[in-house]
Amino acid sequence: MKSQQIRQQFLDFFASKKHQIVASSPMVLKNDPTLMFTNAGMVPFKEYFLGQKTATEKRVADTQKCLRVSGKHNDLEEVGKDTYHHTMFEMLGNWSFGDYFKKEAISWAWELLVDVYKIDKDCLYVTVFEGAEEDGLGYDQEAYNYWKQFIDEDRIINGNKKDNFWEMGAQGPCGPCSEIHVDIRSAEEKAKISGKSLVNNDHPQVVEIWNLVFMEFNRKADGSLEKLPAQHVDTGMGFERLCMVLQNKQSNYDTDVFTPLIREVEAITSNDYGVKEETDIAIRVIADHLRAVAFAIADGQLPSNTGAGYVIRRILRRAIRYGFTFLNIKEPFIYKLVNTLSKQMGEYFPELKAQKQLITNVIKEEENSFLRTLDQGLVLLDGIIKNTKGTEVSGKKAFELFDTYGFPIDLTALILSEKGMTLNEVDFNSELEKQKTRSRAAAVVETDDWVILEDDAEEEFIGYDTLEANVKITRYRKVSSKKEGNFYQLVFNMTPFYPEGGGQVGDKGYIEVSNGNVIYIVDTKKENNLIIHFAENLPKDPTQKLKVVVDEKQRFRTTCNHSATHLLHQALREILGTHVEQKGSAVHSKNLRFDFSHFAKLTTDELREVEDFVNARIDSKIPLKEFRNIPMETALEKGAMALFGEKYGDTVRAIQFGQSVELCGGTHIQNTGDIWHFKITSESAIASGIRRIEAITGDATKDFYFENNKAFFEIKDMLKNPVNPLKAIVDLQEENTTLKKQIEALLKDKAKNLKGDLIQEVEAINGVNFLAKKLDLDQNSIKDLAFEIGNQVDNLFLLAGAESDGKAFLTCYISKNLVEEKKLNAGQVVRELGKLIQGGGGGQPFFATAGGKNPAGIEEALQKGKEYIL
RNA sequence: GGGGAUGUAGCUCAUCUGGCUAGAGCGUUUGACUGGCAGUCAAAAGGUAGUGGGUUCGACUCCCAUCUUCUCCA
Repeated sequence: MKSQQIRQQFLDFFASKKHQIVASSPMVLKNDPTLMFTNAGMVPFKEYFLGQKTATEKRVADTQKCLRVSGKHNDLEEVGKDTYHHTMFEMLGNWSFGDYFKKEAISWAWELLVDVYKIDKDCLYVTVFEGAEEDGLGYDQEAYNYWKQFIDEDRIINGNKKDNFWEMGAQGPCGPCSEIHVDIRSAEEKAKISGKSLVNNDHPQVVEIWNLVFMEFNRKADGSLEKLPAQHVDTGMGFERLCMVLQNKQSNYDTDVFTPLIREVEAITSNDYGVKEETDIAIRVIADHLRAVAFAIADGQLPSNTGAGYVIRRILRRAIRYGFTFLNIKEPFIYKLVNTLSKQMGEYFPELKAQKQLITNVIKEEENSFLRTLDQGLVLLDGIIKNTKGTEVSGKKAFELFDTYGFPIDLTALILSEKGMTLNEVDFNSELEKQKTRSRAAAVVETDDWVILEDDAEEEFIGYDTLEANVKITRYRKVSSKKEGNFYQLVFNMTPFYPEGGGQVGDKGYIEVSNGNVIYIVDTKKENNLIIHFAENLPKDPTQKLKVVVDEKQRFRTTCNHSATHLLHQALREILGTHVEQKGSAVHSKNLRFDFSHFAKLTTDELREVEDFVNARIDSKIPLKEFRNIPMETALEKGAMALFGEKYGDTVRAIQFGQSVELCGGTHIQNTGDIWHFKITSESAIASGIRRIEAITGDATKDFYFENNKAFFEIKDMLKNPVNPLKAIVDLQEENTTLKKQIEALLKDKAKNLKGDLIQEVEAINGVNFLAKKLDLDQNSIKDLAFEIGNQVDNLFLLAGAESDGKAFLTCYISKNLVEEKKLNAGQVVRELGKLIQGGGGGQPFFATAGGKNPAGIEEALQKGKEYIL
């Protein structure tokens, strides 16, 4: 059975059990500070389990794209070495939000595996929670009883808290779970060792395929458990493993999820899979990582040097590294696999198809840049090897190569071992540890427990309609960070403050306390569906009613910029074409930034056209049409662009200005006329195929034009108000260059004369051509002159004095042969004579300068100069 | 967010602890050899050393600020 069918059968099966089938949520998370990527099927539904939101559908099933790069069994550096771990994987899941529980979850799981997928039940084992005394939890007899209706009792295994009690984190919803394991070893091996003893023992062919979590408790901050008001089911089945089982393979990588990619790698790189262990690992790494990176890019996460982008970059670079070293490919090739991936998975994940070109470009660009880094590193490593005495390269050097130049440490180790050298790994690791400690120390934020004043499940956002409100604090906590000191995070029962999101910055403002004092709110952010206000202080009495006020001016400017961003988006699609898609957006009060997919630099004409387009819509004073809490389908009917990034259960808000319809949670002006004016300030590239436009609106454009205009009139004024200022400047420039040339010629002439005069004055003393004179020239000219004369007169000893700004300067030039023959040293001369002008100096033996603050001493110094050759 | 590095001629890079009027290769231009091209030889042009301050007799070099790019960590 093909993997596509396996996925479809799962979804069909649960649809037949009255489940709503929903699309996968994005793998990249945007509004969760605690998590960068969806790392389990339950992540998109977190809010329902936390009780922050009520589910509209009680039964749901889906396949969720997930990414794991760290964790017990998922260290990035381990992926590819075995045959069953991945960075990106699909997790099939069925969910009950306060609906069915253990009985249905267990019997449906069995029905699907045995009756639909036809897995031999003699291959299956299940585990049941054995209980935990410290939590006062007993054996999960209920689950056991349901299982024994289907499976031999000796195939039911007890599991401890670590394996069979699932928790979301240190706090929050949790509950016992029951896992289904499958033994796919050959009959012979099964005869030798019983599968039962291999369950949960990291055996590649005795693996867990499905985990059924029965969520019924809430872990409180003090560690105690309380019963949840409703019971939920959360299941997760690894899709790749399921395919391995159903396709009778011994490795996930031998299923048709991966084989098309592996065949393609073989073809491109002329390496065969299944011949040599290290080649196989490299091919697995590439096939796995390509999926992770491609899906991340499709979700809008480009490789970068911070945060989630950095994780993606690291994954991609690891793949490049393996190709470079073990497949011996020294040029970009991974990008070529995108086509295959998109063909294979684009059917179910249309974002892959839609973004294919972009993914290809971005990967290719990233490959190129990393290959450059590798080249540079190879040269540097060569240098290090040459400068190393003995055979051990210091860990510090290797760390520098890694830390500063991005050269992978395993490559360093490999190259060294090829040359019979070793690497001091202990030192390297200690350097790495130091750097980690440093980074952590800088990022340290101490967060106290929430102090809950009032239980209020949903904090209402009222900021679309008002900028002021009387509110109560429902919970608060103290946070201290090294950089910003102490501050408080407050949650209100309702708030007019817009939390950072959708590219728009969070609101600032203040809290009015009873005695007329104010407490400033410096930022507003969203965390797990809570709107959190960052305040400098806590009101004396946090339980009283408070008046909170949003900074109106800043909000208005931000709002103008946000609405203008929509118009800009429309303009770009209209003028450049529909390949333009938003790739990022930042809306501040000062300006706006919009990143979008487009293949070429915008011409000045295009930029002008875009500006005009937006301004035309501002001029036509289009009123805002706002649709709150409408189902996605309705929004799409209105013409909103379908975005990959919405998840199940979301009702959306649509913002319409004429033809521009967007799904958006941001704040918007009532009428485009309010924006007043729109002006692009820069256009640039941020990645292959991605351009960025920065622009300003409203007041900012007034300032912009005012400043420019002012500068222009100042320039015109300086030029005596010419009719054609541009021509005046060109003329001026031309005049300037001819004058420069003339001056240069004159100076040369003058210098020649001066030089001639001075040469006349040179006296021969003891076979040395001596000259000591005070000159009315600047230091640079004296230097030039000295060298010029030195070129013409042999055996020259020249001492020059000069005065400027009340300071005295001495310059000494001595022909090189004199330096050697007579053991003269200009530096020494200048240092000694420098005392006469109350200063010091130095230089090289044949040319030196000194400076001091006593011009009166110049004459004496010049006199004394002669003594050196007498 | 924290650390490290980086910015010098059109390009790739030198210039050691401050001092050889900032150099090389490639490229460009000109000339010579050749019937022409390729090629060889010769010569020339080309630099506010990212920017702005500071220290110093003297700063590409040291200090401070700021920007660019790269990179590791969180």
